[in-house]
Amino acid sequence: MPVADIARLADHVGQLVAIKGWVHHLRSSGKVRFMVVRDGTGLVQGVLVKGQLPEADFAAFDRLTIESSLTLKGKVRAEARAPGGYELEVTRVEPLNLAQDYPISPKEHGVAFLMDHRHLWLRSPRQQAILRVRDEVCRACRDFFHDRGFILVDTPILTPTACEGTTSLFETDYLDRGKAYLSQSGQLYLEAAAMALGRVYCFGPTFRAEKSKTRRHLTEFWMVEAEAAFYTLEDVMELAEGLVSYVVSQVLARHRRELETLERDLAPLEAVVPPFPRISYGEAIARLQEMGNDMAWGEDFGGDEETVISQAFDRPVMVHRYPRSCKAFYMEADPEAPELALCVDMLAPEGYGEIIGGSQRVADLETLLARLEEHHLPREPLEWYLDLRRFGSVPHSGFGLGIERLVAWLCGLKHVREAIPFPRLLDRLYP
RNA sequence: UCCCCGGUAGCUCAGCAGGUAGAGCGGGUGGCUGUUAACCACUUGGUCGGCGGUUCGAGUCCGUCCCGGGGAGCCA
Repeated sequence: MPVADIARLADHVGQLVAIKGWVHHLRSSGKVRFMVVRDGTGLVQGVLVKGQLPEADFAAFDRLTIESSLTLKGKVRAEARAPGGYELEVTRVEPLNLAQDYPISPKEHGVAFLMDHRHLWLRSPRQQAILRVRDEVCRACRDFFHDRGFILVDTPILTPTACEGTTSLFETDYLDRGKAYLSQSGQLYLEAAAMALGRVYCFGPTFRAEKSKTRRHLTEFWMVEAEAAFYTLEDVMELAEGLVSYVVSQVLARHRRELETLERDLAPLEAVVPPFPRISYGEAIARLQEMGNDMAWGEDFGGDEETVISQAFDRPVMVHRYPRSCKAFYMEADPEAPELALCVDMLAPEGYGEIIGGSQRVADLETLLARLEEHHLPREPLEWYLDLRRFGSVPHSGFGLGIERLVAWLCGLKHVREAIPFPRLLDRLYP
């Protein structure tokens, strides 16, 4: 007897199959009993009619509890009354493990309770749908870069020093050599790899010990970062736009069902096709001031400002050339306006905020040395990084994309904590 | 770190002006031959976050600490 995936039951109509899975739901109506079983690929209802299976198997139903594991055998039948359209006429019930009282019900639960039970919460249809979309997002990112000749280069997680600000570093003891820090970004290493391979990207976890309590922050999150030699800011904006529109198109093409489960409005996603609007920081400020916002030139946008800016467009908007004063040390100055950085942030629509940050990097050694001084960063641990400017320095650019923010936007989630299997937050390290 | 809101049954919550601790769901038992978060009946279930104070009497008022949620700053 073949073991069938529930998602493939249509291929087995009329056949006797085995399904290995977990009890999702139980109902009883006297001599007819129903159980909905899930196997990770989908849900199917099994029907037990007294007399049509061994008495012991029929009786086994009464001992089953929600989330008990079992093998269910029976004949597949198309059935309009069943959710999903197919049904199993059950001939055997073979329990494997009888679950204890399962804490999560289809009824309402609070956030704290669900987060404490994240390991079980993942089993719910909604969380499964999110994880499938996340899988697709990751796959699409890799395919996109691979197809464009970008080489995957894994950057280290344990690092001797900070990439960006020093305030948000997770510190750990590194054997007898003092302190090490969890990576906040693979960028600096990726720049080295770009000087070797030309076009490179990395995909991995990053860690920021920010005391941020918002719907957009995790202390551990996944980032895809790209870096390319000889790329300008304009090149990297085109790349970012291409990546995001490709990922959205792939999710739309392959995961309608999941988006439906999530009750995601598809119209805003279908609008996400190139070209994305590009506006400068200066234009953004002007627009904000026109709308009565009293933000002054030189300040960085807050969440409210990002929302206001992105609401003016029906697709992600790229805001470029921020004042250098509010950006990182490694960003190249705009030769036409040295107070501006050659950088770009991509703001997702619908109030989801920044999903990408990128820039052209400083290529000149003396300029970079001056920047380190300005930012009070120690030179010695970054000598290797300075070497990249000593040995065949070229203009180069890159960006980082936050996977959870992208997934949260695509799935229409209220908080990024649902966009990662086991979120790490300011006050949460369990489970 | 700061500002708001909250913590009562396994879960989601109600509990009025300080006066005997409640509901729905879940769990259990029984019933029902097509259920869809089934339904019906019965039933089980509490250190009211901790500590201290006011009071004849505190879930309720005050103080403090802990935990959680929402937001801010910073960022992806």
